[in-house]
Amino acid sequence: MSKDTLPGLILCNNAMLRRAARKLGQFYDDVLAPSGLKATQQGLLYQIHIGNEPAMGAIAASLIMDLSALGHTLKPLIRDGYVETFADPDDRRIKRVRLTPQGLVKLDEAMKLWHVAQQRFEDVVGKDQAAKLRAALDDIAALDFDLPPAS
Amino acid sequence: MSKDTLPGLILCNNAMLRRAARKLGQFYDDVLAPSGLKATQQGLLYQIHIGNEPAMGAIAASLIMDLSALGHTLKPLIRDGYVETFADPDDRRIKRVRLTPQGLVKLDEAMKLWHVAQQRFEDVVGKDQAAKLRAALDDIAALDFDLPPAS
DNA sequence: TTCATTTAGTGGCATATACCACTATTGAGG
DNA sequence: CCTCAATAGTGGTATATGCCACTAAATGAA
Repeated sequence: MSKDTLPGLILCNNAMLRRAARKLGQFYDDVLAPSGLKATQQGLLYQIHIGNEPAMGAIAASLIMDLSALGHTLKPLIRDGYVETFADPDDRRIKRVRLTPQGLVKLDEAMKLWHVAQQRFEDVVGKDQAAKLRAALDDIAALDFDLPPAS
Repeated sequence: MSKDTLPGLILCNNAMLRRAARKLGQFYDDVLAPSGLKATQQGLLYQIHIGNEPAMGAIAASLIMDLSALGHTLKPLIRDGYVETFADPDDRRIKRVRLTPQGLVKLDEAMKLWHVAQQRFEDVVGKDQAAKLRAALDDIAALDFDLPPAS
């Protein structure tokens, strides 16, 4: 097969996923821009909000995100006063996270914009299609790629 | 609705997409690790390879990536000697990109690992399912979210 | 109790990715 | 030819995200 006829990235599951994520991220970010939050930040604030003062490890696990990555991502939100952390009194290794009052206000503001983006997306792709897509993505997130132990 | 019963991120198309992308990215990165390339880099090298000494803008457009982001992403690959750039003689604004011989060797090495990851993914989710997913992701990448002009 | 092990986070470093302001080059009018 | 608008990239800055080495705290075994 000559180089000119090699298939494109269309065959790579990972590349396609990242490409779609860039596209959709740009859209959600655009809509959320008036709030000053990125879509990732809005999602993180929401995840903290629905948790019961979740531990960092728990948040990271929910989001399938590296714990240290979560720590980094949290920093601007703490700096801006939207989030605060405190040690769990029963296990001081554990650091719990909660929204500040300003964080809650900001999340409310961002959620209104989120609804706009979400609605627009579903108008364009269809509500059913969107639900199917999310289910497929949730399945991927739940996959176990480990090879079964040879034992 | 009380905070405890609020739905999770499962409803957000963008959050689910990012989450799945993190998961799959970690998997492909793991498999590609022996090559020293990240999956994003392997994908970028491949995109350059199948292009005809593509211009940066053309690559960015294919990948739905910001042009400046592409410039940044290219730097480590240039530094490591896998990629080189040159001005288009007919339009000196345009910078074209090509693989070096070492880049081609490295891409070959990475593609072997990529096949392993790709195959493993398709073994787990099913070949059909994977193709459907890629098609859905390609559709998303092609969407136009602009509101139709009021005219 | 004491020590090795496991668990939870931190900090440093590197890549991924975006937006903005700026520069260089081209092209279209006048 | 000259100016002005559009096009293509660059560099700076900021967030997103991962890995690794390290620290602190809890836990289990001797």
